[in-house]
Amino acid sequence: MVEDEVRLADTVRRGLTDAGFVVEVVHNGEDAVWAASESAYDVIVLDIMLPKLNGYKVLEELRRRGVWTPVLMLTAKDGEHDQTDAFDLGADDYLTKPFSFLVLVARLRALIRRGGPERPVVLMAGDLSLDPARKRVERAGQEIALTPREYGLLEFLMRHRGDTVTKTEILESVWDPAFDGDPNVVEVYVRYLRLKLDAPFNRHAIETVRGMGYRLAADGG
Amino acid sequence: MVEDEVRLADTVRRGLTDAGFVVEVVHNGEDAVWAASESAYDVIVLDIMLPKLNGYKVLEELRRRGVWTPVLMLTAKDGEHDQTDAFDLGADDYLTKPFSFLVLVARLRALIRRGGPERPVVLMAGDLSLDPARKRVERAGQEIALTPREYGLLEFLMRHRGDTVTKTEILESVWDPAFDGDPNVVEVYVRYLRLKLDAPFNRHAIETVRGMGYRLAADGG
DNA sequence: CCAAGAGCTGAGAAGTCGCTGAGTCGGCGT
DNA sequence: ACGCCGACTCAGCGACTTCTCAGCTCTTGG
Repeated sequence: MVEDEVRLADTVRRGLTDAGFVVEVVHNGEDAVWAASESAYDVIVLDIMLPKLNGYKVLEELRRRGVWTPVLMLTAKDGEHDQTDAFDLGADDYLTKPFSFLVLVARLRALIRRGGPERPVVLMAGDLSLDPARKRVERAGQEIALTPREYGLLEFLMRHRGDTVTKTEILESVWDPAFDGDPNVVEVYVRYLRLKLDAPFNRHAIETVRGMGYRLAADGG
Repeated sequence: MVEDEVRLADTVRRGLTDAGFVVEVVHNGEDAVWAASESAYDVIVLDIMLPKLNGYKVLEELRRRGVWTPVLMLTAKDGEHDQTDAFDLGADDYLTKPFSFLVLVARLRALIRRGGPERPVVLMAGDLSLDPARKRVERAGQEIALTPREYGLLEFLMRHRGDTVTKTEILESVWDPAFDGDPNVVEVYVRYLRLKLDAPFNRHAIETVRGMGYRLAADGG
């Protein structure tokens, strides 16, 4: 459960525990992403208004990382618009504050029973495909073995296919926001990917945009 | 939030905090650019009248650095012209002082909800287009490869399309505010752009305004 | 019609960027 | 303990960018 209002968090936690759930609470978006990535929960209760990273962003980031735990969003607003937004981002259910406690429990049970949502779409770029759930990469129907770093870089590039991404953006997303080493690593890993993905197929999916960064051709090169 | 009037800044901060936002305040343009580049905010409230670097420049600089956090501009003026200016530079919303506090909160919520996926508008001038996010330039549907400097210059001209901009302004914005070399570079780079953008298409998007500077034709020449 | 100033141009020097091959380091399985 | 593999660092080279410079052309005002 992700909820920054301490009193509400506490009430709900006690109630859910009484109802037989094992509950863990974090109070901001960053911790939420971290916790949900590290442990396998049955379901996540996510407030929209959060410090550091709002609920929408948390959800987006989790899905981006391949975390498909069901999510129930909590919000203080009740416009029709907000609801569809939450669903668009991959939320599995939605409750407006103030909410009935019994309704919350019922919805959570339903989510857990239903199990996880469908798999994310496989990312495609021409004859290149990457399946975030299986962590598999194929080109022209042939599987390509990648190391974790190579995979992380390729996933990032494919999620931004068609865009020019800077080395800094890559370092912050694929490496660490606080990465402090030689930025040349990016070039090195681009090379590794090219050797595995492009060279054997006589293609060049990863273009260099000199002085700016790299771009994965939307059509796979 | 970027606001130099201490009393106003304080009032708004308190109000936003009560409304559930986590607020950080800086008082001048330089600090604004630094803070916004370093941290990932949900939304930026930006006053136009600021010490050191005015709101327009801050916005321009942020976009130039690839920071696409939604920005709501505050201004004391209310001419129609100012509003379109703000939008041209990539502001996402706009409020005139004095403003209703509830309106501010509502707009901020809307901006946050709209969130990340929103792309900046593609800049257009006739059949010329520049996409700041993808760092791509096209003319008549054909992609044009530019070096970073050429790209920077073209982006600047397109953000001021229709206006005459002086060489000094160009040097300060595209090069460095403290640039100290031969101002002839501008002419040289204008030439490069003309060779890539105009000559192959028999057009002349970039006009020379003798004794004043340059102007990018709003209709692309 | 001429002179002066503003802008244009081609060439080239200096600097920067990205690519690459080799090599170090640390963790992990055997 | 050993060897392997993945992650990363490093240095040099080749290519491209950036900027300067000097001569040229065009415009304008007298």
